[in-house]
Amino acid sequence: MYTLHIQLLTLSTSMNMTNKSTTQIKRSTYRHGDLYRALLEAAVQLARKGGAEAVVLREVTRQAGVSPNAAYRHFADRQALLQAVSMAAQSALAVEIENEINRIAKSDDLLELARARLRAVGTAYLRFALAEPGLFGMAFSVPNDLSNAENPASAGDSGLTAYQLLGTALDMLVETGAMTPERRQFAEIFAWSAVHGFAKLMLEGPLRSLDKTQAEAIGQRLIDMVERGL
Amino acid sequence: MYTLHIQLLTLSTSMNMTNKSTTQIKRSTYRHGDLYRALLEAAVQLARKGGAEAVVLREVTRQAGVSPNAAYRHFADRQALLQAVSMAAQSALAVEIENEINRIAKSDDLLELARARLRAVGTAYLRFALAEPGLFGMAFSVPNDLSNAENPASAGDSGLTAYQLLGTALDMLVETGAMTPERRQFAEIFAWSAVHGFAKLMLEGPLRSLDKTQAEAIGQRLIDMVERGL
DNA sequence: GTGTAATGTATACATTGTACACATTACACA
DNA sequence: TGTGTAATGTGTACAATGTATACATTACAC
Repeated sequence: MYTLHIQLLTLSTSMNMTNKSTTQIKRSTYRHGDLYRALLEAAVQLARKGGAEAVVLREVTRQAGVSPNAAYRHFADRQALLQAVSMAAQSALAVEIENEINRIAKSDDLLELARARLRAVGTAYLRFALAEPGLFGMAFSVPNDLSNAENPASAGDSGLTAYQLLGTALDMLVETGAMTPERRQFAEIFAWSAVHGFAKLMLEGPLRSLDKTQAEAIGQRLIDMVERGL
Repeated sequence: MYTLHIQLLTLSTSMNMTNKSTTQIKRSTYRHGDLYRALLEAAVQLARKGGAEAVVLREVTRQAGVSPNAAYRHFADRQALLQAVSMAAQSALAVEIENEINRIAKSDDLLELARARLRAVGTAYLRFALAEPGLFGMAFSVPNDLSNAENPASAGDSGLTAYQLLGTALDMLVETGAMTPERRQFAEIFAWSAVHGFAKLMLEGPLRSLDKTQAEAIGQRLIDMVERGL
């Protein structure tokens, strides 16, 4: 089981500017050598540009310079490929959140730190959604339940998944007394729902005409609401 | 421009129990008579069972007993058909919300009424999502911005859309002094995001394994959070 | 050195959205 | 009342897609 993490995202979007011609690499050997990875990388790039529907098996194999059916040696079917992309997307999101958390200014005020941490998770979540709409759309849509949200394969560099990073922020709020233990239950779901819904409404919903700066401002106010209401 | 409203939903899911054989109605006349409606109804039924991806043009025309290309006399392309289904879905959702609002017990306490109204919108939204996942998934996914959220064609029996019904609830909160005018701005988006996100996470996300009763309980607590945080 | 499992290819099929040319008919206007 | 025209439905065709099945090539274990 490979994990790709963020390098997929820092990869330049496309080597060739011609949007049509697919990067088809000829090879001399019969074996490809690293086809699983090649397929997954191609799939991720397609997903970045056009979301799940852009991940078409034949195009992926084309880009890997391989016959269509070769994919079936590495993925049971298209769904399985999408699932792999989904995990890569979750992983990339987790890294984004970690980065945001690491940007928090040092402080002795634990309460302040806890609050900042919660905001960091939400802010990074929304930023990722806006920056990588294609990947974001696949992160939590493919068949994929909560057990996966604790799967190290979908985690970031710290080994924690986005869901777990959110959980630790909430735990800190409880520790500092800012949140009662009763309120802690299901708190992940409440916070997550808010930012997730906003992201979805913006990316594929009626809020799609919001421009980026507006979106960020409203996003912050949304997080305000969550902070007050949790 | 036809509008279908709720009767589509009260229609029994399927006349024939055989899941395979599509209901193909033979007709003697060359003209169908009401093909637009027939296509839209078939599309809605397919959407109910399998969401947008289940709305395949050829199957829709099959069920209407007509050749595939006949659809192009009434819809520019598949997207246009999906758009029509989306509006029907929005309309059905609006009706669901209206019904919930009408169930609110009479009271002289305006604040209580306002709060109940907001909760009714959220509760009905979530109930609709759970009861009609296929339609719900299409309501706010197809290309479709906020201007549509005020389009009478996607409204309920009262002539108001779901978005507008939410707006009136928020207005009442301001009138009763429970919400400051500053907080009123974008409040639709905040409340909407929360329930929408929860619904999405449940229907096609990692929360899909939640059972219905659990989902309802958590949904109510989510609405609690919104109420506090708005 | 050889056989076997892993990996890639060739061919084929059903299905889909949709373009284009043609057939049928309702209805407006003479 | 007849007729022409626009609206509506059909037939045929094409490029794509996911994937099944049979076959080809090669790495590697013994």
